[in-house]
Amino acid sequence: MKNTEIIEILDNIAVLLELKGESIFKSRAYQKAARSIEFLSEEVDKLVSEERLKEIPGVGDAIAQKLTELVSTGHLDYYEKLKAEFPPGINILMEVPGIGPRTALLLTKELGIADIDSLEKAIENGQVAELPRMGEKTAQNILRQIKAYRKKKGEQRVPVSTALTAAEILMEEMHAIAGIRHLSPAGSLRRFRDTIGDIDLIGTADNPEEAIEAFIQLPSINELQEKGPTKASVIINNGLQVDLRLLSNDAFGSALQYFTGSKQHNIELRTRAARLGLSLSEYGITDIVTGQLETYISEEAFYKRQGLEYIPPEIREGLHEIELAEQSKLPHLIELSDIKGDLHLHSDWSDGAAPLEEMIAGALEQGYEYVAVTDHSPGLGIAHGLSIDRIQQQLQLISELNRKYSDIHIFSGMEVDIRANGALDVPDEVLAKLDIVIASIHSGMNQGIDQMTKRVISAVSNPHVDILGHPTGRLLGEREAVEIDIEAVFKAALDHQTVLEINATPSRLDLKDTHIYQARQLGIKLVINTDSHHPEQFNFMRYGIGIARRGWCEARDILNTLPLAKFKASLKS
DNA sequence: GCCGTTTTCGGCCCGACTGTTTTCAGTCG
Repeated sequence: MKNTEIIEILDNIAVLLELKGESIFKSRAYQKAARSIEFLSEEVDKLVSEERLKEIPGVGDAIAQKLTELVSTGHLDYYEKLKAEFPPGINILMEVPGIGPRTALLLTKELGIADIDSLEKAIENGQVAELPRMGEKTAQNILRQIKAYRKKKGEQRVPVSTALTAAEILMEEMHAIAGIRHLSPAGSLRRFRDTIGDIDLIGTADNPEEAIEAFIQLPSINELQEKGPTKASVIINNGLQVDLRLLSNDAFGSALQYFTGSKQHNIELRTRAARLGLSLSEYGITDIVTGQLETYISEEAFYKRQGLEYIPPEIREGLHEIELAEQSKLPHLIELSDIKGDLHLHSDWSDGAAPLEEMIAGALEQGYEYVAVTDHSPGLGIAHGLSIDRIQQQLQLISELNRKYSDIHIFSGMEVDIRANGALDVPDEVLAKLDIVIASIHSGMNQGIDQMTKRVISAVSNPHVDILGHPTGRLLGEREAVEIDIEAVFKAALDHQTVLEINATPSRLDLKDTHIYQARQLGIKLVINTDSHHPEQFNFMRYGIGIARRGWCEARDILNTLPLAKFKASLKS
């Protein structure tokens, strides 16, 4: 059984336990186990057979037993029985914002509601408002949330790049508000998750209440959801929800930390702080004995007070970052300035939007030492893939450009298509003439897992292939990743010294964070490429860096941080 | 259900906002 299926079942159990009214901590235990498995670099199947399940943080006797049953029989009695206690679909109700387990259960018990359509009807005929602790206003709020939920369904989360751009525009507008001092994205946006549900902004102001009033008047803001003296929730023009929280100036460090999360990270941080006699909140750190509150303007000082190294936002996921921070053993995460070159670009020789020389100029502007030209192979007719003849011509042009530009080395290359049968689109003797070969899948994405895995491994095993491009083929919000045995691909990459790409194109971010984490643990070499089709797109590198940091990458894990000579030496051929 | 500088039981992060209540439950992050 795949880890993703196991994660889904554990998460479902957590929801059902909440519905059942079981201890919230029991539910949380299942969630924690699910999150741990998400970051696991091994299959749960394997851990079961080796009796190593309890090495997973958050897995104790009870969950280990359930995982064993699940993996060996494909079935979990406990889960099936739990599911049978509720009308199927009741968890759908909880997807509506404002409906939690108590309300969902109330609706089901009192009115027999287990789907959104019946809920809507029950609100309209007044039944919901009559329930205990409900009222007309609550009922109407739920109705409003249902409408928003339907409108947004399917496109609820946006790529991190979309959210980041929107947040930057909004923050620019906010600089005009008097008295706002610090301002930063927080939440999943600051942690750089690949997709974002809503934007959290955290700031400080001389007079938060006045600043909130000014904020809700800004041109970007379309609809007010709720507001109080220190916070406001709004919908901005592109449909995204923004939650703003403003505090007094001296609390910025603690507030930024608090609202950056993740939830799991904060729970672990607070539990640990309590053992030290400290209580954490957005306002600072309170000594439990004296009741004295200390405030922190910087996050660094906030962590330091707890005896911890500064933990970068991207790895605050409750994995084992706090333990490592305690021992000053956190990785030194890669930064944008570490990147020395970009190895995946397209010019107007294939489907790029700019002449080759303009792309080179763009790379120079980034300050890169080297760049690889990787137009498409012939099979990709739709992208004007290069014929063998044109490959020869381009090779000549590249050697001319190398003579012309002394500040940057231009590698010849190609993004060669992996055909449905696993063969490459260009003969080996031609590939042998190129410095860098990226192999990627662009068609036949719906093959079964076995065929797809074989196909990709066959490309990865080719001695001329240096890099596997956008390995899983996902497009955020548009197309799921192909079905592939990623661990088998990892093994092949390791065996054949093939590099895996972290594609930084905002809609791709492929490999994703957890895969990057696993690949890195296995010692697989990675590169971060923008796949630029225009000189401006070299700026996509920041997204690749963000996702690589979420995968705990240091500069040494990423080959294109190497200076030119060392990078050359690291290539296969 | 997990876990241990409170170690095999008794804890488990903390606060804002809303709407319903006369002091708080539910939800969210």
